[in-house]
Amino acid sequence: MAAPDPDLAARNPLIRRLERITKLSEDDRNAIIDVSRATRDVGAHRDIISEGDQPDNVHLMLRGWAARYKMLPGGARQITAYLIPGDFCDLHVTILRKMDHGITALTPATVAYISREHIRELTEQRPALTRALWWATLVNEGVLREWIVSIGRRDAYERLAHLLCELHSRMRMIGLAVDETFDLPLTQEQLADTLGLSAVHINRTLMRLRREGLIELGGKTLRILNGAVLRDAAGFDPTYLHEGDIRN
Amino acid sequence: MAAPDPDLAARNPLIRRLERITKLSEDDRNAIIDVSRATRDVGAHRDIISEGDQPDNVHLMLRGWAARYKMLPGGARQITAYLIPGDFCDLHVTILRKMDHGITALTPATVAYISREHIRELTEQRPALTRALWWATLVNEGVLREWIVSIGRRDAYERLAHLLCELHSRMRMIGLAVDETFDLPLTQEQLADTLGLSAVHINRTLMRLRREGLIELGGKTLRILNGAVLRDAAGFDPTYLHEGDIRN
DNA sequence: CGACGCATTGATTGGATTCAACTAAGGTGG
DNA sequence: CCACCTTAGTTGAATCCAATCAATGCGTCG
Repeated sequence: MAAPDPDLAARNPLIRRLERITKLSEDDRNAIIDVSRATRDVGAHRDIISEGDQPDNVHLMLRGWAARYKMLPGGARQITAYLIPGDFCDLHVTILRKMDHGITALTPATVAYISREHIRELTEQRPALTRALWWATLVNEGVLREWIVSIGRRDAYERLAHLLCELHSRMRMIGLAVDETFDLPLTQEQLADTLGLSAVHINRTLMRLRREGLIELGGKTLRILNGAVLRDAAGFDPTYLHEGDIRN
Repeated sequence: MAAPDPDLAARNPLIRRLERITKLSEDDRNAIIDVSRATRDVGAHRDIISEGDQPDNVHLMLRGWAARYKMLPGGARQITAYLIPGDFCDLHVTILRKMDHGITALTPATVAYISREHIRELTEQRPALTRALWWATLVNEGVLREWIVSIGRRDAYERLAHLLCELHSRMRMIGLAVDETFDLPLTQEQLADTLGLSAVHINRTLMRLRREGLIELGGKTLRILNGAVLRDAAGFDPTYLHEGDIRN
């Protein structure tokens, strides 16, 4: 735990993600590692942060899956984002006081917690890093827009196919998808609350994708059998993920 | 056009908006006015920026309405944001190369265009202003999330009511809503492409809101007759707009 | 092993779409 | 200045995609 460990950098999902799109200095990498030191484990189905909280720390996903969600008066739930390793849960609490939604762990997860002051230091002293974090924020915005397009104008089949394509791309970006296979620890109910559908209909649509030989899903693992057809069915154009698309 | 004109500041929608949530120095205000000097008029139904563009300038809405939209292969359209005076159209082009969506003027509009370099200068030299702009970005993200919730889990009636509440709040924030009345220059087709519905169904739902005495809409002007009931029907909780909710 | 969460499948219902016709309003050119 | 044409709004009827209700299978965990 003393000398700078190159493995530590390779294992950090945020570093992995940012280095795909920009060059980080040794110092930047170390700053990220430093900041990822204080961690907290969260069990599945537990909130990482709840709506209304006014947290003093920003949380960075290191392991596991989480979801941003909002509850409606009638009891309905809408998931508005999936958080995977390398994603910040709540960068906005550095500026906005109150959480206007909750974040819950979908699997056992590990998060780093970073004080607001620490984040502020970072953004003031490391312009390259700040720029990279800003890139990540903007990509997130693009994902939100694409979800609106999906829920608003694609039917159930296209929606589901599109989401699977997106998650595959994102998992690849952090090195968590080998070939066409990756961990997908979501229940059909969670998928339903993401795509604005019922769990029953997710089931039927999933069955159809299987029947057509496009995917294989079981034991929380997804394998894409025919990516070309899947992307085509979804109308998936990965431009909005801006992989490697940063301006310097 | 020589001496610093206090009216110029009062008339700038971005200044009006930011001063609701934070204090700007005289210098900050002047910087915004400076930057709003080079303007361009855009006719209704014309693109301000198109998908795939790699613009060198960032655009700031000064007058009129615009919409962020995405087209689908089948010809369907989804609007992902409304831009009103004080909103930036494309802050992301400072970091991301390519526009992954288009922006079109819904009414005759005036936009200021600001070079990327200029924006970068601004963000490097004016921390308070940068913070305020960041606040605006984060609020936008909150709006996107709320739209996902609407389209995903609210029915047509709630959706429409919610959108009207939101637009009312936003118009109030820039001083463009007096009491319960404001300009709403949207066609029913545009509302449909926003809420993921058909124009016909928007019409029926609008009729119902009228019949129930909640709104009065005609001649591109909306008047909210019964805000309490409308908000209740929508499940509208304005927290996500973070009015005045900045941390210092 | 009983209980509970998750997945699967059938039957029925319903909110929203589509198609279609018609009206009202606005803009343009002869 | 009005005939014409286009765009936006309104309304009815038929249809459909997805929701709801309901029942069953299956695995796993306390």
